[in-house]
Amino acid sequence: MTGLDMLEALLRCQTVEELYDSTSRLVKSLGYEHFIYGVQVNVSLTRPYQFVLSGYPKEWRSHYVEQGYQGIDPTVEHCIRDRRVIPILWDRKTFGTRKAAKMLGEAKECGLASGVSLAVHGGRGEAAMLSLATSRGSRDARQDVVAKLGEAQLLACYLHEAVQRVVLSKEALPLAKVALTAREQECLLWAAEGKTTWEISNILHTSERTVVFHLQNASRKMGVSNRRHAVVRALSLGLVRP
Amino acid sequence: MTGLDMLEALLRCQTVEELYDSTSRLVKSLGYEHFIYGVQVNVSLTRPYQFVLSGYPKEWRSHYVEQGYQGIDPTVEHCIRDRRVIPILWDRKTFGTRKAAKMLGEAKECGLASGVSLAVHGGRGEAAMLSLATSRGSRDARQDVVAKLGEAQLLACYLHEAVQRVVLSKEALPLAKVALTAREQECLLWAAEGKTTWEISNILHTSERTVVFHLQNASRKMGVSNRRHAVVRALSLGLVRP
DNA sequence: CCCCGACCTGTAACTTCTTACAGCTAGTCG
DNA sequence: CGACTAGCTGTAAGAAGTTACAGGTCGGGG
Repeated sequence: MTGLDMLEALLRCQTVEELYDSTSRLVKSLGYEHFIYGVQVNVSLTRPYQFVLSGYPKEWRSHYVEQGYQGIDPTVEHCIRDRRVIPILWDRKTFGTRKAAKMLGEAKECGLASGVSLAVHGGRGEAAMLSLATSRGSRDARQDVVAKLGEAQLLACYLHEAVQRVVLSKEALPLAKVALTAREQECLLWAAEGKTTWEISNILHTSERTVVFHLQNASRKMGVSNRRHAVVRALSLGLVRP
Repeated sequence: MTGLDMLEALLRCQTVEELYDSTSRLVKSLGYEHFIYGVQVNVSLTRPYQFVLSGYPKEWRSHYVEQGYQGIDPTVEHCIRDRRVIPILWDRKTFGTRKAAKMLGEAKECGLASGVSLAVHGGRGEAAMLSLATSRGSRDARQDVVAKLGEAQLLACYLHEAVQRVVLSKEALPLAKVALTAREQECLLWAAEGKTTWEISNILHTSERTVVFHLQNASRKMGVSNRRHAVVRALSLGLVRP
């Protein structure tokens, strides 16, 4: 059974290896053989941080990367680029284009006959997906996939939370620890709305110099060099809240 | 049963009324009596757009608002403010503070004895939550809640997708229709990284004047008055992608 | 052909932001 | 008390962004 206990065990993992083991167990208990979880965080927009936890056959992983399939994979398109929130089943409709159909055929040969991809989005703009697959290709397998879609989605949510704790909070979002004062947050919030120094000083009933001071401090804390970068980073790190 | 068909019917809804009816049916089929879905989108950071689809007893809704419970509700804290992605069960641990416990007691009197809140986050920074509740307060009820957690989470995802289509795309994100040219997006992306006009012009192998031109056009299209606001809005609307 | 729209460029005046130097108050802690 | 910190304010020079005016190429469609 896939009880809540097993899911909560995920949250207690400390290392990537533990995460892998716990996830593998959960995936198997759902009747799948293979899984892959990937997440992308835009700490820097031009060079996003990515993390992958792969329980896929190595041959398929390497083939996938070699062929540049991440560019045409409809499940990646759905979950990451389009940022949809509902699951996407692996069927002929999903893999509708010629290239995608070819990819699905090759996946079958590596033991990924039927499966599903689940999207999870975090509050700091992380886009994540969990794909589950089995070598069983019959209609029964598809019915199984549908029947366990809910549990699979729940697994995706818990896994995302767990990865966030173990990996993202350390590697991708170290700056999230930066503590901004209330005043700094207020200034950033209004600056993000496009207000000028003079306007913010009126809104907060203070001097222009003070607004500049706070925005400077916030920029320094976050390691950025100007106001524009500061507001983007503060928002992406979730350091200010409306 | 809560088949995939019923969930997909959600996506075909055209009006808020249809959404309400479809959701009610799904909620009942999961064994719950009451539901409420709320979503918040930060088109403007200082005045976020909110939408609520309530299947809660009116007396509880009005009491909740009167008492300002949205400020202390631990489920709102969990799903919206902390932006967690895993469900939160309504139990004593969750409602640990004195105020929260009082709130839970009053909810019971209105027929909301046990329940769960599920978080969904969208790709444009929407924070949403779906709460499901029943008047059954026994241990059996709690076991039921846990057993159907997956299906409930799935419902939350589909409902969010449906609401996005019916409501958000029209009311909260009308500007998402704005089409930015490739060049405008590139300029915005680098501007969001804190690059100056001169730096962007080097990166894109063009003149400073052209960078200014593109950023001006982008600002005009999005109805904002400066570069900083343009960057924030483009990101929050998902108009630029890494 | 000419018109139109998308994209690109230059100059110049003006506004806003950034930074360095200097100093204030209020509260905490040894 | 005195040292220290957080928060706040002023001045001024230089860097960066904004706006208005003026003009260029290129391709598609009437």
